[in-house]
Amino acid sequence: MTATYKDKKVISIGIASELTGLSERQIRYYEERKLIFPERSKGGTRKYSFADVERLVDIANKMEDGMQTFEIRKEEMKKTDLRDKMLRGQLNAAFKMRK
Amino acid sequence: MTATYKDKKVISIGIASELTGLSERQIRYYEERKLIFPERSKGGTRKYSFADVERLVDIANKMEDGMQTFEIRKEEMKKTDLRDKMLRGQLNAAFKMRK
DNA sequence: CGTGTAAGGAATTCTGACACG
DNA sequence: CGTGTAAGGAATTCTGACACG
Repeated sequence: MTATYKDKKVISIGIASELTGLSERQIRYYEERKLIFPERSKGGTRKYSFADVERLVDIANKMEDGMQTFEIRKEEMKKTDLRDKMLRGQLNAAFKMRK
Repeated sequence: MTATYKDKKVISIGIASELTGLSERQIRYYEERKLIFPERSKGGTRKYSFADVERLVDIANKMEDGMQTFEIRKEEMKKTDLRDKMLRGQLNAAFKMRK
């Protein structure tokens, strides 16, 4: 829950490339396809977190399995969607109890 | 014990500067005075870990307290020295038991 | 679709030095 | 001693485009 080192966006694309084994081109492309969301410095350079790096490795594995970028994105949307529904359910239940 | 994100040298000096509030000049100077030991990329750019960043904050505090760089280094040497002695003691005890 | 690459430019970092105190 | 700064150069990163398939 507490944002630790894992979520701090401090890694440049060159380092991210080294850590993941992906080319910078690939990493930028996955961003273009909305799979990864680095922050930017004032100057415009990308900054990733360790969580992002893990996500990139995950993406790389799925790509190797022949999955396409839009499928990976859909998979992510499904998860977010599920979380939303569950949260809404929780809120709803809490509401009813209040009455 | 297990090297986690905290010890990976992945942070450039600009980011380290932002995280610590120290100037790049100060950070490089503390390295010159053997207080901090970043890694280098092939091209020669410095790379710090989160542990390094914490260490820098620690150094900054001590500097604010009026401590000088050589005092901070000595303090560090004392700790290392103590650890060495304790380790040697442990080994020695183990040796005796073996006999 | 996913990725490599050459191109030109901008942001980032490096070192050694001078300055102040 | 500790830090700021201007200087010149090198490493890093950025974008948009062409290529291949």
